Amino acid sequence: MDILTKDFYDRDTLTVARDLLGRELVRVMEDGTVLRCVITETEAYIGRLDKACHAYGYKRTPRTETLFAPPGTAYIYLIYGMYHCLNFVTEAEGEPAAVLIRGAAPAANGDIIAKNRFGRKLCELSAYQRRNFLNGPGKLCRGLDLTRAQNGLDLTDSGQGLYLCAGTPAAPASVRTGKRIGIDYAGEAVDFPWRFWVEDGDLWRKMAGQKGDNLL
DNA sequence: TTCAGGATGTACT
DNA sequence: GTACATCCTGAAC
Repeated sequence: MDILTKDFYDRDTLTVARDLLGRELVRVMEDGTVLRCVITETEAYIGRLDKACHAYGYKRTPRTETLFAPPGTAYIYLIYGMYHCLNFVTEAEGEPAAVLIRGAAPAANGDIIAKNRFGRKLCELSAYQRRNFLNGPGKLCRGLDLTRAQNGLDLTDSGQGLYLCAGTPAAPASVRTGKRIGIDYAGEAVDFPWRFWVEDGDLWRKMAGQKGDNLL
């Protein structure tokens, strides 16, 4: 297929973070169900110089070990005791850097994703639940059934349950840039404009046809 | 519509 | 013991 290869991830992290917008994230659950969604929001973390990165200053701990892995590896960790965050490792092996996936829109098997999120089908969700479907890193992992069990997976191997397809890259003009979320502790790095996203409306229209209420 | 507070467990000091 | 790349609920407006 058009699965993204190692070369895609083996680049400058900011470039990868931007280039991930509009790409298709594919998750194969334990039972074989294939979930697909389109990435709408990302953040870059670069250990070399970024106090917000878990591996700032090349700090190696059991948790951060995955960040030093080859590009195209999944880095998934537990946050606040009950949520998970999905990252893609970038740059050369030994350079601790990654892109956090903060948001996405469903593209296939939305009913299953909705069930993972709310225990109900897509058509049974409230407007509020639809509006806040996969617009956060914890929500995304919940919807795609991702936990630390998937930490370290090789994204370039379609057999490991998690990979990316080329999809339709976001037009540069539609990409927004801003400060990252939830890193107030990170000193000067707080102001780095390393968050990238595409407007909900654009994305939703592209995904679902005209309405936005007819997801799949 | 916005906002404060609580849930919850692991990693690291 | 403290902090944490979050999310949900319920109350106030």
